[in-house]
Amino acid sequence: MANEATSVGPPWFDAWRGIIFANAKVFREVERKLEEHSGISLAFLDALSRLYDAPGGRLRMQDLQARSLFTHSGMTRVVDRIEAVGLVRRESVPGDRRGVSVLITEKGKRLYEESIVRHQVDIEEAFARRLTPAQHKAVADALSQFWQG
Amino acid sequence: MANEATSVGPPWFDAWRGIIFANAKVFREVERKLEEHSGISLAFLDALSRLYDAPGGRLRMQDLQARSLFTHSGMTRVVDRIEAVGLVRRESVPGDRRGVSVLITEKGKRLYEESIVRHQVDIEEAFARRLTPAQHKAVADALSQFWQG
DNA sequence: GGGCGAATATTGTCACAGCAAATACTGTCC
DNA sequence: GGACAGTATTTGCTGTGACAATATTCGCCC
Repeated sequence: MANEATSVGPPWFDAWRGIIFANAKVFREVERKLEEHSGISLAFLDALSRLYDAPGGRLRMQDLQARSLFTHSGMTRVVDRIEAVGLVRRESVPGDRRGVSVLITEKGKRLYEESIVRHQVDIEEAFARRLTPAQHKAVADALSQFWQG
Repeated sequence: MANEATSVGPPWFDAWRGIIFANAKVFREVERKLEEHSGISLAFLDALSRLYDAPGGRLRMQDLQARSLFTHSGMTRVVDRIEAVGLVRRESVPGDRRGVSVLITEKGKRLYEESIVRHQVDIEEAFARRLTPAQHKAVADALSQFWQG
């Protein structure tokens, strides 16, 4: 009647399905909480994080793009919105008038420092707490190749 | 200078980051390929899959929603679009005039059978091939809790 | 059997990601 | 030194997911 093969699937199927569901569920939950307690989206927090960690709190658009999950065109708009609420500021790049660098403001730093702490608690509740330390390591080892390089 | 703590992060951080990136990268790549060779989105394939495996090739909207990654409101529109290209058909539920059940058409079955084979190859290339069998199992074991229940 | 809260599905509206085209500038080739 | 290919970023457009509000029907309770 139904298709047994697709119900059970190849040996890697459960791994893939686990990733999809874990991502979807945890992502949705922590984003909702982040919005609640800090008033920003995960895209904002992600960008702020890259800038906060960058030397001088400053990064060019293309570097910001390369480090994030958003594509090329997406980043322009993300920065538009973060800039509109005063968490970052655009500056021209000396020596290359095509370039734009993005600088995190003091307000942005303060917000980042506050929200990242709560955000980590959120991820711990929605994700980390449900796995053993050995499982954390196993998953990290298996998947690190996807963000390294 | 930069914040060491957030660069390195808590012990589970790499596991979580791995999930996000693996999901984003693999998802994007296989969706692009699916669109190319079969002309449908992953949302379509997912819905077709649930219907194909359901007894009678038929499922109520709410059951379809519950089994998918898309929320409530999304499913109405997904079915709208799949129906528009003739892969599924809406039917009224006998005995409950609020209800709508969705039925996969012959055309839908054929397309599903063809595209799922290619899709599995795509996932194998983008994901499965990069992990060892032991890693598949480890990831599946750690993350199965997110889709079971 | 009429009223009322719950369930089912759809629709309105908004925000945002993705892609391609446009814009602005750089460096180089001849 | 002017044309031209390449680079950096933005903008226009479209599709689609999220959420709230709506319409319709059901089950129940009195």
